[in-house]
Amino acid sequence: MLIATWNVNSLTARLPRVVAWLERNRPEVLLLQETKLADPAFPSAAFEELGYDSAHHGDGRWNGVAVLSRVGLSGVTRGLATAAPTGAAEPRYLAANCGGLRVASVYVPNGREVDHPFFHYKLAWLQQLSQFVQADLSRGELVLGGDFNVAPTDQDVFDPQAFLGATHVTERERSALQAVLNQGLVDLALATGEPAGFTYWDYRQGFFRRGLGMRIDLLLGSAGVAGCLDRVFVDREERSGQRPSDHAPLVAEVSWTSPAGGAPAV
DNA sequence: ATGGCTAAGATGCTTAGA
Repeated sequence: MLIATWNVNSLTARLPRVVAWLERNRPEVLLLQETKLADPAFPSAAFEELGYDSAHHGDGRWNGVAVLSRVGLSGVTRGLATAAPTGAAEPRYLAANCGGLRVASVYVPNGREVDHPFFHYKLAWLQQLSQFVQADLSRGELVLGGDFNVAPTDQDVFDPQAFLGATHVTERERSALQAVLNQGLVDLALATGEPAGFTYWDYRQGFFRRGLGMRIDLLLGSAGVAGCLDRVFVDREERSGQRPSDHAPLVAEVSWTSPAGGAPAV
């Protein structure tokens, strides 16, 4: 079973690449972030033609998350409720039951600047995510995937010196991410003995060509998922060529089979 | 690396990303 996560930085701009990628790789589950679409504009018919059920949570110009699945899709939850500094909640979380697993597509707030109101929103959002994870884990196996906007360690940025004073690398953000993991999740990209590497490279100044990236997109799996993990890789080819996203897909292959008796995990 | 990129709304600019 292939489970992938991809921040597409506008699904409208990236739809041809996403469709081609699905045709080539045929993942069972694809988690998308930054669709930048309102729900009525989500191209569910294009995915249905490829054999994928889908669910989307978006409200327009910013954010937007989706789950695509060709192993069933039910029990959709949209969230989280944490209010942004604007006063409104944002569409950054969508969970569903797919193939006997609970899966969730997450797009953690950026934070903008350390101690900016959006930085505190980011920390509060991660704290609420921990609660959602705790609830989901009590009901079955879980894969949480997405753009976490946190580099878990200094090894996850191209040069720690370049990030002094910046968001994504602070102790507070890393602790908030660790609290999510501490609910009982494993960082799958690190679990195979061959770390998967960077997932994001800035568009500017040839960062991708120069290897100047960050590992901020993660797939986090519960123990039962981590126990049947075969491999994890970043599809860096998707960061090159015409009109790429600034993120590449992160893909996990697991030897997962639904629980005996066909009972849903959640 | 203090932003020489991209996307999108309604635009000859702003906001946002990280």
